[in-house]
Amino acid sequence: MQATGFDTHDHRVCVASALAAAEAQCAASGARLTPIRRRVLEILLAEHRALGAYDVLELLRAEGLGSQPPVAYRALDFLVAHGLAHRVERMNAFIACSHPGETHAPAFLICRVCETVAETDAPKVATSGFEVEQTVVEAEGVCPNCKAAP
Amino acid sequence: MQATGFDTHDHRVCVASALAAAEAQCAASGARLTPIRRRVLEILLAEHRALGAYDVLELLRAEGLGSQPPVAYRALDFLVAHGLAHRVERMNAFIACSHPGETHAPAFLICRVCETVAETDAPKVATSGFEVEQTVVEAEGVCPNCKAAP
DNA sequence: TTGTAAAATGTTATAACATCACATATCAAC
DNA sequence: GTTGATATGTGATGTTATAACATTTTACAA
Repeated sequence: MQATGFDTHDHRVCVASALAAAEAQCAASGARLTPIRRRVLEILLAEHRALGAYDVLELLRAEGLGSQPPVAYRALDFLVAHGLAHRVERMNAFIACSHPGETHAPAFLICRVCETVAETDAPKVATSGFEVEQTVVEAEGVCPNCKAAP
Repeated sequence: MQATGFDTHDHRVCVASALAAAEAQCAASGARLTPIRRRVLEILLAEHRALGAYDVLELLRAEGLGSQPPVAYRALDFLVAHGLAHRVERMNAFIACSHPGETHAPAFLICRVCETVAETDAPKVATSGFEVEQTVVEAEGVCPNCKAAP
């Protein structure tokens, strides 16, 4: 799996295919991608950055889709529960999944300069006796683009 | 490095040696391990669990060592800055360092049953082109003890 | 087609986590 | 002792997240 986010790409295609994948996955599993949830996913997909729940809420509010925190948190929780978005613990923020559908233990590369967040695969956390159920792997640093053009 | 926390050990020795190491390190670097900072470190060392800033603050308050959030956050920030404690992002909480002095990219194994947190070594997060400065590696699951005795 | 249960959303309130800003006190070095 | 740097005291506020309960929408069976 290639780290997605730092490369240049056709972002319209990126968003469209992620949305299509999300719709397909929800249809297959019976999960309901309601207008609010879909819109929140679109908001997250718009950038390869992590957005706080209140950032998302502000956008929803501007569009008349909800004005109270639970509206944003419920939608975000739904997306996270269905693997369509991830929470970036380090930032208390959320980002659309770059590889929906695929199994994952995602890892995030967070550029402290441009705030772009790229998703990649988490290395196996070696443990003896400890049964790992979920992993948080996040690296903060400087992305190739920002390193090249400071 | 062995994961510290799940094993049985003489905790008094564990605390005493960590405190001694902290004092030695601060003396060497010129950092000031003031009474509040020292007490906060002791509080964290008391258990192999992560404590929230407000948990720490409550204890400080009971001892007359401070009553406002900044008191706890400042002490915790000092300890983290000097490698004497770590922040567990997943829990918005803090834990004493198990290996002070040694270089680290720590990883944490968080038992969701008993809440014990063990510190171990983070695997290298493989990246091409991304310059990693800091990593957050946290695994949640069930520890050997809780798996054995459910 | 309508009754009903489950799921989703609306809304108020509050909990939990964290920092700002500025005053005061303590410390270290001269 | 004066002074500048570091640490602490304190009130206010900012940010993130959830509890609790009312209402609406949906799916689906009767």
